[in-house]
Amino acid sequence: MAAGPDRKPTDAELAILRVLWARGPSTVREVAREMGREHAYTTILKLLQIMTEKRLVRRDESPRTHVYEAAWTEGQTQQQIVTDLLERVFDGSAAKLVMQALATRKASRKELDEIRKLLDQQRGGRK
Amino acid sequence: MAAGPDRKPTDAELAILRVLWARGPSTVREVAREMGREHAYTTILKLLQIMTEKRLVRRDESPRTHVYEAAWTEGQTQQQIVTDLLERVFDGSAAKLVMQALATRKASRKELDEIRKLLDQQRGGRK
DNA sequence: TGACAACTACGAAACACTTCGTAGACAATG
DNA sequence: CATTGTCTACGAAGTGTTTCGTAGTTGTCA
Repeated sequence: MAAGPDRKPTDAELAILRVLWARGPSTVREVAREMGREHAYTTILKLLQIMTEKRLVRRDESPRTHVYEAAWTEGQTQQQIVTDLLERVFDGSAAKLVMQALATRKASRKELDEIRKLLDQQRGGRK
Repeated sequence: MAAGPDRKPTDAELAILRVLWARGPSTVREVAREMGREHAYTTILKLLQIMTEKRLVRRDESPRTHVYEAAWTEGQTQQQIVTDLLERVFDGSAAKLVMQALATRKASRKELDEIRKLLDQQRGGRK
């Protein structure tokens, strides 16, 4: 079984992960460019180094330019975050979280149908 | 319109808020007792003082023993956290968050029905 | 009143997070 | 070959979080 990351990602780390998920394996420069000019190059580099230690990303140590890749998929990370959030904020009740989410942002018709379908599946498994 | 809290609560702050939501207005001692013996009395006190500055709690400064009260309801706080989470992790898509939540923990039959009802309401407002 | 108990305030330490400058290695270019 | 550019590594500062000891105040009670 695969062990999880050492810690959950911080806000700055999450911003970087979003770039890696969108772009796939990337160099520091590519990530930096994607994130605009709000951060110095070395800031991104340092964060990626720390994220490597935390096992949030893997890096291909090519001789000159390293290539970084998210160690966990976006879905896995969302899962970890939701699991943590359920415990810390929603008493472990997925229903409460779902209802807050739906109350916060309206979903599109198509999304609502998707959710409904998922609901039906769960209902099926439950008498 | 009421302004939000200065920052979103940290993990330790959230643990305290959970006690305040469950117990209602409480003294430091009551909160400390509720949280077991994992924290020194003064740790809780200090956190509550900081939370007062951040406007996460209000305190009744009775002459001898202060009484603290959550400044925001559990629902309001959950709302703030979910809003933040949607932006940071789910591309603003409530549907993605909902589906991760449902995939994480099975909800009870009754909860599923509640969710379904909410879904119907949203569908009503959306042709 | 003197000792004790309970309370707040404060300061400081330990740690995590975020930022970026500087240094050193190395390749490319004129 | 010297200069310039790009890369990694490292250190350190500034801020926020979490922890708790110590000091000082006040109320209680024998």
